[in-house]
Amino acid sequence: MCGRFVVAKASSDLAVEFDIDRVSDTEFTPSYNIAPTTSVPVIVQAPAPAEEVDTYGPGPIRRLEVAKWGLVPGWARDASVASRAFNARSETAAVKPTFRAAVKRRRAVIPASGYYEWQTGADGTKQPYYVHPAEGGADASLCFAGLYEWWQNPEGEWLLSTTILTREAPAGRMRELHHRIPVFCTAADIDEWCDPALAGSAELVADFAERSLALTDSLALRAVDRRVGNVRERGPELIAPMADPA
DNA sequence: CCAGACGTTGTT
DNA sequence: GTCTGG
DNA sequence: CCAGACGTTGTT
DNA sequence: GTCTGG
Repeated sequence: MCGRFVVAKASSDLAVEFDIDRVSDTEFTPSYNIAPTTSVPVIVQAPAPAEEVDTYGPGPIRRLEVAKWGLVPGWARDASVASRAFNARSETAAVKPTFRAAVKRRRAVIPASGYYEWQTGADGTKQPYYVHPAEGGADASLCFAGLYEWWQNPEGEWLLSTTILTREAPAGRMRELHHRIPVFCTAADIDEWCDPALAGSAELVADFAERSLALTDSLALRAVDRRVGNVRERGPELIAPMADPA
């Protein structure tokens, strides 16, 4: 699954990597320990305002926004549902009340340097692992396929929120680590996944979940220090390979 | 009809 | 055990 | 996701 | 908002 992840780049670097047309005023600053309900960068595509078609062309423009990690559907009474909607099952998202409207019209991509999984040992201790693109990918980010929503609080303020899709892990290393994994897409797939003119369906989600498997093969993982469990730790040392016990 | 839920994970 | 905060 | 709290009263 | 349970 995906319940904690790393974005080592700031908004400006993500804007370059992902060919963003517009960056939100709210900056994202790098974090090596992003937890549910906190702020994450999210890539969305929306039609350009009519007066800006000359600048951007007739297609959708690509924006980098900062969102609360945990989807808050438009009809929610309060934003607390976010804490239980930071992942959406790709198998069912198209029909679940919380996610289906977003599947149709508000699909997004969350860029990430990597993410964490924990394995609980027989003695109950939790060993964290860092999952990331295998060497050779240089500086490239992963793309999590996700959804987003706008929600207005009683005071009329708008909140942007997002969730990451998951699927069953394929047999192999990743499944030994955990039975659920995020749905990934390639940078080249962002236009299609986030196309606001394309009505999302269960079939579209299933197609991307299937295509995601090709990317899973190119992941590497390593054990890291247990300090990552504490959300107040946010530095790059969290992804350092664990020192060998002498 | 109204009231209440709407979710994922893991674990047993 | 279960909820909240990050 | 994990870590940490989980309570009341009164006093400063 | 929309579905389910009563």
